Amino acid sequence: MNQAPPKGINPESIAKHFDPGAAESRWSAYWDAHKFFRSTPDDREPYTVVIPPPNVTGVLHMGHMLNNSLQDVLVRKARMEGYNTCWVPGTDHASIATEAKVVQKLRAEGIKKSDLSRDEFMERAWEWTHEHGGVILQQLKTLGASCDWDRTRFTMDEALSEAVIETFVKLYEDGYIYRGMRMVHWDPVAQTALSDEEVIYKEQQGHLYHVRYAFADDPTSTLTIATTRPETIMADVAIAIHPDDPRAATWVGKQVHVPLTDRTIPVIADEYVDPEFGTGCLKITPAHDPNDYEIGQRHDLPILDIISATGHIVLEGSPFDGLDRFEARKAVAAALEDEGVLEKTEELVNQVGTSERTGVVIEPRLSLQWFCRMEEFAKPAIEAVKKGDIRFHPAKFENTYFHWMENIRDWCISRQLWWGHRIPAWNVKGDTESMFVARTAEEALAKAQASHPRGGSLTLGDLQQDEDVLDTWFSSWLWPMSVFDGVTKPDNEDITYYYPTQHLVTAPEILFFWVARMIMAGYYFRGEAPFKDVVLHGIVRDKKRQKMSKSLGNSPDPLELIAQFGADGTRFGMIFSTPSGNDILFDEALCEQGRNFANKLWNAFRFLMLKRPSGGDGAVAEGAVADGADAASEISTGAASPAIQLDLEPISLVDRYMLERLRQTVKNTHQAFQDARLNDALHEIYTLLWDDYCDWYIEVLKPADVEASIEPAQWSRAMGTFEAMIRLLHPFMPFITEELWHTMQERVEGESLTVAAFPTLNEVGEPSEAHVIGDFGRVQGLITFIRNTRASLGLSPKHPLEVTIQAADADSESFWGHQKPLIEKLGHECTLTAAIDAAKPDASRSTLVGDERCFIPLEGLIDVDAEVSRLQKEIQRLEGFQKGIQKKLENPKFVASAPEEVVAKERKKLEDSTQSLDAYRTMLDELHA
RNA sequence: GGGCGCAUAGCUCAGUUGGUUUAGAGCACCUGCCUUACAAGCAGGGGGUCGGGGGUUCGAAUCCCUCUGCGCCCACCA
Repeated sequence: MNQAPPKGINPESIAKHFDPGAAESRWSAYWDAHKFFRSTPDDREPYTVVIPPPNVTGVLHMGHMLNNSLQDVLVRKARMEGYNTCWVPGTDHASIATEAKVVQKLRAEGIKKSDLSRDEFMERAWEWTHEHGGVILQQLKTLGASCDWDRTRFTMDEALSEAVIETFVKLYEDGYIYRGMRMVHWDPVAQTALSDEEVIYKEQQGHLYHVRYAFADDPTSTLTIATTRPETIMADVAIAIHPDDPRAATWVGKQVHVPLTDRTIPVIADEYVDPEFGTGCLKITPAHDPNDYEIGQRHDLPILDIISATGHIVLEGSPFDGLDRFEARKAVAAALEDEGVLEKTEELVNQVGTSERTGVVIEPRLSLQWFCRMEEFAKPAIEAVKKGDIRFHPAKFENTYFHWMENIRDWCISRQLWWGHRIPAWNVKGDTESMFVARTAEEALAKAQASHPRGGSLTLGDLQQDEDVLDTWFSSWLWPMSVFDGVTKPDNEDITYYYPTQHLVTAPEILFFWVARMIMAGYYFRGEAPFKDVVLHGIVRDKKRQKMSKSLGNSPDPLELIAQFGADGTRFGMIFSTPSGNDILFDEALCEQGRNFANKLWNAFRFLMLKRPSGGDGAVAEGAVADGADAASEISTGAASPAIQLDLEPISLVDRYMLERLRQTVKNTHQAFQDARLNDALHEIYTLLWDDYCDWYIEVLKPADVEASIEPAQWSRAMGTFEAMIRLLHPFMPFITEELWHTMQERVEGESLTVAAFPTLNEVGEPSEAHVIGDFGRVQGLITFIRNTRASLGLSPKHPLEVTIQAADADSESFWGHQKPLIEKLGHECTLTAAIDAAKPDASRSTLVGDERCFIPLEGLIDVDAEVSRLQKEIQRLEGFQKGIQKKLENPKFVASAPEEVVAKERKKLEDSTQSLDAYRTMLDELHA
């Protein structure tokens, strides 16, 4: 069992800097040992998140860091709020990506994929998966991800594969899945069809070849077409021209001779042709271009296929036979040149589709593929977002979503790969037209025996399973259900308890691949959305806005970042600078800021521990904060210390200020979480801790006597506030907060901040004392003036000063009277006199604090001219300001049409500024005098 | 080509239904400090008129139009 740090820690032994390494491994082990992240259904309300499964053989990159940091924050907060929190981790088999890696590895061993049988290949792939699989999940633990590791799933686990098969069969039986000849995006290297989403269009410098075709009836007259792909000329079946093209009248219906062949083809009219582009004549090759294919269908043209699956020309007897498509392009162009039919070659920049995985140019190819009809699924999925059952953060992505969903196309789900879920369809050998979709071969056999002409004589040996596997996303779209076995056992305890999940955190890149499809699957199979909130974060880029990638080598190693700045510091860096939905421009300096913040926290704590009073029970009588502690108290190991308690009814100004700020922060933090603005939430807490707590509160708490500890009740309050802030921060920086929480007082084995209560307004109370912020603001204003006076005159921070305030009234006089000790402490070596009739000292620097005049005599130190111009500048500013207001108020239309309160506000502004102006003018006069 | 969105300090971003003293934060920058936790720190300071133009309005960074620049999504022209 892993132990919390030693009890009764000696404050003197607390290091000056926080050491993340040791703390992180200690607390990871502690959390693991106590199974704080384990979830099983119970009476509590569930809070569920499913991880976007990373590729099984992938390694952690910055995108994962961001994605999982955000999820962990949401999950940890929910856990602290008492939900039965379940974050399901897992990995994706990533069919194309993984198969490509395996093929690559085999190649390195001198083995071609084609040398292996399917079974042999699968064996190698599984070996690879077991060897590299799940490394990424281990890396996520380093980051602090609080997943229920016992629930780790893999999309090719037996149960999840079963879900995929079940889904396919059901969709086939319901009439959504069909097989058809389609023009698909073909990857000649991976030798598989790709979905639209897997094609990336890149701008490329190409050529537009102008080629003359001679008319069959009169070889002396020709027409000229323009093409970027001369190698497909041999597959031409027609020439198309726009029906409104003046040439159409004479040409349409005629035959032209196809260069380099002995074939003639017709000239046809089709509106698809753009008369403005190229020559206005388009050669039609239905086998090698999607648009040509459609035109071919419309005009009932034949299909000539001359390019193989590997991208080579197949044309027996032709000199081009066997050439690669790009070699063929050059060869054909040269041949056309020789024939004298190549009129000219133009430079042309065009968009070329490339494979997301292999990067090669896509070849449009006709092939038999499996498709899934999507239109009907889209309807409830659109509705869900429109009604707000599913919310996108930020909401701007809803537009993109609607646009795609309203124009959804059928999904090509088959892939010509081996690594993945094999399509559960069998045909009778020798009869490729037959097709039996079933869960198992046996079931398929039964179906075949029932309906195939060969009937009962068929055996398993007569059946042959479809060679293709399913698109990876065909398993991913079931993920929120399949991780709970909700597809195969729709009524099991887990799925009914955990589904629907809460937040889905992912990148907008896969909004269509994954998010939209999960929504559709969710409604189709369970009639319910798979999640309620979709949090979309940006891409991690470098400072030059380039996407971080292995190939660019601009991505830091996440594990090294963690080693250098700590998991907490790294998480902070990622989250703090991620405006929701925008890309993050990553810089190590961000993690450094995180580490610094962790250290700041550590030292605030160290201060409190060094100043911890010995003994006491926290019930010591109230004392003025600034009075300091009485005797130098001893800090001894194991001594009883005051209770750590959040005081909700503090007396002193600074304590009330701190409490009010805590309340505001709790409120704002909850609001930010509502809107999934995690960076804002962290910002709030950061400011509270650093600015309010460290820079002001702790400064006030410092006992006058250097050796003294803090008065027990005060210490109790201070630590109580600190503890509440640590709880607020824990979801963001889990390790250091857990470390502090255990060190501040004795905790029982098994206690953990991970399951402590996240602060709520119910606990700390609504912000209710705005005036306290204002009052403390006056103190801050005065202190700043004192510091500024010294700094601007180059005086030592301890140069003695006498500060005089001409109090506006008796209340104010009494206010400053109360705050005198505070001012004199924070002001260092200064004395404060505040009275209604306070006399103005000679040769002094002056300012307004609120609306009261304040003086600091600086005989011989100030430059009167500089003071004069300082005051004049301020007077000018105020005059300009007043001018604007007066202009408004003198405008009858403004007074007439603006709401009364706005006018009143302007009048008040004028009044206040007049007062200030008068005060400054008086100060200026006095300076001259 | 169609759609969506963005242009606010050197950088990254806030700025809620147009009206809290002529715009805020973090980082960076400049100056001075090893001051009873923290130099991974403390204190102080400079810096923008809200991309350009026009309009609506008593009043616009905030609404409308337009121009310019940028980003994203979809479709993809041979």
